Order: sequence, then structure tokens, then C-alpha cells
Amino acid sequence: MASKRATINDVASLAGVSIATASKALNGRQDVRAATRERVLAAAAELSFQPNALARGLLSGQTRTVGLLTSDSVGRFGIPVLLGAEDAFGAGEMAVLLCDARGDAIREQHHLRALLSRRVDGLIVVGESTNPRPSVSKDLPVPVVYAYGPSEDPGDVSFVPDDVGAAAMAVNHLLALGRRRIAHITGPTHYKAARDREEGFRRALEEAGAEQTGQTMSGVWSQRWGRHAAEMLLMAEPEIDAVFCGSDQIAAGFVEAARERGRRVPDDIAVVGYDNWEVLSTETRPALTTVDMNLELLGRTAAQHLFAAIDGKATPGVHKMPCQLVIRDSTSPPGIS
Amino acid sequence: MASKRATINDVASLAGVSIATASKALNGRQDVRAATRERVLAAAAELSFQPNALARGLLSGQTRTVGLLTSDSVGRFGIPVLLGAEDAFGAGEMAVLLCDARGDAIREQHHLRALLSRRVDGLIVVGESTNPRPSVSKDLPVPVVYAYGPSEDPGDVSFVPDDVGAAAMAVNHLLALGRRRIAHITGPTHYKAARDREEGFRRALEEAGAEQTGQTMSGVWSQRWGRHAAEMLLMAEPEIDAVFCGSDQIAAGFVEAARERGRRVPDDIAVVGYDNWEVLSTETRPALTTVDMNLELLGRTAAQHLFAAIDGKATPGVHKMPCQLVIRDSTSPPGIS
DNA sequence: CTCCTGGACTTAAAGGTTTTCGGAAACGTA
DNA sequence: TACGTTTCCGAAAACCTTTAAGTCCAGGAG
Repeated sequence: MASKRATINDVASLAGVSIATASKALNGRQDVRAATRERVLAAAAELSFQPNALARGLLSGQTRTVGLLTSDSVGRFGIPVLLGAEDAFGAGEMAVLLCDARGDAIREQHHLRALLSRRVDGLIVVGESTNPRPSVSKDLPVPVVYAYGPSEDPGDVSFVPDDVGAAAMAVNHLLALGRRRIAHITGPTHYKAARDREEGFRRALEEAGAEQTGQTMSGVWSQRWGRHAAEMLLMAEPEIDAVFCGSDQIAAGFVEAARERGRRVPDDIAVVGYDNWEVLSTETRPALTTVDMNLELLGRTAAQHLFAAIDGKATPGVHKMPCQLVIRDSTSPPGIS
Repeated sequence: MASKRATINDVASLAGVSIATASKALNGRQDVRAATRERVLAAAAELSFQPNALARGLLSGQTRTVGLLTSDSVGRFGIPVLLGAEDAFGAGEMAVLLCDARGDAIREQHHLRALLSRRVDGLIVVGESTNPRPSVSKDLPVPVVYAYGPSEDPGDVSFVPDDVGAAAMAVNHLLALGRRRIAHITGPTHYKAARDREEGFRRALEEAGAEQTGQTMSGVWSQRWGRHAAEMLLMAEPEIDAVFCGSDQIAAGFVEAARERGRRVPDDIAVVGYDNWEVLSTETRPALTTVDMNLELLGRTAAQHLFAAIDGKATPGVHKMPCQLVIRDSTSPPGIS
């Protein structure tokens, strides 16, 4: 560990100028002779001077730091938000202060206070599901954007995936392949995601004048449920030719069970999953066609809008972000696979 | 957005005392009458005063903030480190600044500078594999601990999972079940994790006087490779009664392929995986016995040792953290399953 | 010669908090 | 009354940087 951190005072002394001149030289401002500037820069390099961001922030009121308040979806969102922040500024210019509330409102309040006392420039609140969540933005001195889980307050800025549209897109893909006897297996109905995806499913069928085959099967988001549902479904509706699953876990369970029962995917039954969770979607046999929610884009967009809001250009409301259908072998048209 | 943030000055004015008294009252120090303290506290509450952490840090030289420098294992480590930080202090007392270097040394330098200029109290560097990585700690004014990926410099503080010991533990478990014809399928040999796990595998067999069945099969960390390896292995060494896999992905592929070929798991072949990645390990049929590296404990321990180092109590060297064998159905002794 | 201009640099204030030290009041003792 | 002690409070410095305002000087214009 090095001895003591150099301050601009040390730099100024070493260069034989005042701290004001040193500051101007270091920040590339006018009113300083080239020779002097060079001397200052040399001194700063020798002392490996790093300006103290605290002092700077205290003065300017800007910390170039944003808070990320999550409830454990750090892996899915933390990185995209970081990338978004870096894209909007230079690399290393903006920093992210990470907090995990573990789903506890009290702890969330604690973290909120801690972030505010650190004078973050803005806040990104990440939900663990797409269910609307209570707003934290009441009377906050900094702008807030919500990602994935929208705020209940429509006056806040929220970014959510367009589950309804994505589900419709998935079903339209199945319809375009000529499939007409399509079933739906999904997760618990207390998830808005499950309800939205079912709505997209129904709408697409309606618009095409087709009928859903069987009832929507709601269970949990697991491979086990996918297998179980597959067994029931293949028994009850043996003539189905496609299934839209509410998650890749369910879809993975479905294709495994179908395979065991001698149903060929995609020839007999085409399958579409949801999430594009690659450890599942690319490793099943066949690999899954699935909806990618573009969470990275979502995080990046949220970060960019936060910066816009920091600059006073907020755009309230719930913004639905488009998803993308990743087509793999589980829906290959006949003759290609 | 609220109007303006209250400062301790505002609180002092409202309470009719000087800022020194206000500070003392707010920080619970002596030398202030109970009645006065109460007045100050009431004023602070009314203005919802939050002390400015920048000013405080500037003065004390402590920011109660640590930097987390990762290369994308945020999900696996970010959270444990956060929890560890909260455990070592009160919730919301310590904050974590998150940086992702994306495996780029230049970017890592950038982030390092950004973190230092923000005056973090310490640094946790997280590797993406257990391969040793270059040290960043040369002449840094703050302590650093390495988690998962150790530093090449033995003078640094590193925490890594005990892969050798864990693999031996897994194999001993198989031996205790009476299995003697044990094979090993794992990932690429340029991963130290793969080499360490193989070493533990060999050692355990040697100590038991048993012989490895077949050659160690090195491929990639995927389910697909697990299936492929299973096919080759079952062909070449049909009499095996157990397999130790270098990851749950490989193990999941193995049990699937074995099942298809009519081999019963665990009755005919016992299987042990590695990672306890629950989306895989609990969803295969049967659920996998697997090594849990206790990454959460690792992260927490790293955080706690960082705090110790901040207090001047460093403990240099590479610390091997114990892993844990999670026993599930894929190694149930006969008669139980 | 004086006056002015503009460049190069310095002084000082500001930002919010903590802390040291000194001061003042109240009270007890001789 | 004079003095020492305790209790409570305030003034001011310190942390580091940026910036507005001020100083000084050389040189050009009149």
C-alpha cells in the first residue's frame, strides 16, 4: 500500500504554482501558459495524482454515480445497466452503486437513504418480476427510473418488456408454420408475466380466427412442471401440433417428455419457449425457439433515460420494450431440419 | 423531486443552536443537554435531514464504500459480497461500487482509477475462473482481496474454492457407496478448475487403492458434451458404476443420455455433478448429487477479510474455502430410492 | 509620458461535515 | 467574595477541489 495520496496542493507545490493554476492546467482550461501546463502535468504524473471525487462532488453537486436498487436480479440487469451507463458516458466515467433489498421494504428504505446520503445523481429500481411495485419516487431529490418491474405510479418512468406483443409474435410464428392446434403451458397466474403472455397468446389466435387447444395450464416456472404438463396435455389433447410455453424451463421439460413419448419436435409438435436462457434453450434437443426479452437493451435504455432525466428531460409513463423471437430447431419448418 | 436538501446548518438554525452542537446531538456524542438534543433531532426529522456522505468522507478519509471489480460474475458474487458487507456492518451502512471490466485489462485500469478517485475503502477483485490472474495491488493505497480467481502474487489475499478437496470428497462419497469402477468427465484442461478437480479425483482413488475407469474425458462445460461423452463412455466402458462430472451441465447431459440408453441412475450408475446450479441439479431425473462451492460464503468471507484488511489486519496468501457435497437422488444407496 | 488591454497567475470563497479547543455559565467550597 | 470544577455550547479549522474575482506586469496606443 502506497504512503499517502497526493492532493492538488502537492502537485502545485512540486510544479511551483498555485493550486488554482494547477487545477486549470489539469482540467485543460485557458489562461495557463503551455510551459506551465506541462510542468503541472509532469508533477501530477510523478505523484500519480488522482483528483478527489468527493471534494469535486461536494462542490459541483454531481457525483457521476447512480444507484441500482434491486431485489436480486443483479445478474440480469446490473451488467446491462453498467454497459448502458458506460455507453452514455465514457468508460469509467459513471459508476454504479449496487444495493440488494432482498425483497424487504424496510431494507429498501435503508438502502434508499444510504444512496441519497451518498448523493447519487439518479436511481434505477429493478423489479424481480413484471408485477407493478410501489413507487419510491415520492419527494425524492433525484430522478428515478424503473426497469422490468414498473412503478404503480404512472407518473414515474418505467421500462418493461412487451410480453403481450412478444407472446403474440411467438404464436404468429407458429401460425405461419401452418400449426393450428396450439396449446399453452405457463407459470403461476399471480405473475403478471404469465397473464400478459397468455393474453398475447389469445389475441394472436383470435386475430387468426383460430381456437386455443385445451385450457391454459398454469403451474410453476420449472422443468418439472413442463414435463408434468406435457404428460397431461399429450393425454388429453393428443392431436396438438404446437405448444407455446411461458418459460424456457417449462419448454425444456416439455420437449424432454414429448421426446420420451415418441412425439417428434418440431415435426409432430413445434415448441416455443420464453426467456432465451441459454443454458436451457440451446442445450435441449432440439434447441428451442424462444422469446428473448432483450434485457440488455432494456437495462441500457433505462440507464440512458435516467441520464436524460438527470438533465431534466424526463419521459413519464410505462414504456414497453420490444422483444425478439430467436428461431431455433424446435420450430424448424418441415424439410429444413 | 423535492426542493433542496437540508444541511446541518438548516437543522442548527431551526433548532436554534450552532452547527457544532447540532453535529454532536445528531452523532450521539456527549456534551449536549438532553433537551437540546431532542430539539435538534426534531428539527432534523422535520427537515428530513440526511448528512452529506461526501463531506463526511472528505473529512474522515473513510467512505464506507468498497469497489467490486468483476468480469461479469456479478450474479454469482456481487450478491454474496453485498450480503457479506451488510453482515460485517449494519444494513445500509456499507455500499458497493460495481464495475465490470469485461475481461479487458485496459478497461480494468480505467475502472481502477475511477474507484480510487472515488476513495473506496477497499477493493474486491472477482475472477471469472479459478485461473490465477495478474495482481492489481501494486502500490495501491487501499487493501485488495481476490475472490474466486486468485492473484498471481502470493503476497495478495485470495479466496478460492478448494476444488481438489471437494472432488476428493465427491469421489469418497462414491467409494463409500461401494462403487469401484468410476469414470471422470470434465471441461477444458486450460481451466485450472478442471485440472484441480481431476487431481482430487485421482488422489481419492489412489488413497482407496482403486483405479480410474477409462481416461479422463475433457471437453467443454456443456450439457451437449455431457451427452456425447456419455455415449462414448457407455460404449467403451460399459461396466462403469459411477461417474464424477466436472459440472452440473455435464452431469445433466450424462444422466439424460444414460437414461435413454436404459442405464438406471443411481442403481446402475451413480452420478455426481459440480456447482449445484439449481436450475439443472434439482431438475434432472434423478436430481443430482453435486458439489456446492459455497460461493455465498466465499463472497461473504472475502468481504469480511477486506474489512479486516482495512483495519490493518491483512492475512496474505491463497485461502482455500471448503465446499459442500449436496446429496440427492443420483447417488442414493440401493434400497432407499 | 500616461492609460489601457489582455495574458498569466494568485487569492479567497464555497461546498457540508466533524472535531478540537476555548468560553461561559452554573454550582460548590473555602 | 474568590476560586475551582463541571456542564453545555460555539468559533474556527480542516478535508480537497473549483471558480469568480483580483493582482501584476508587459506591451501597445494615444
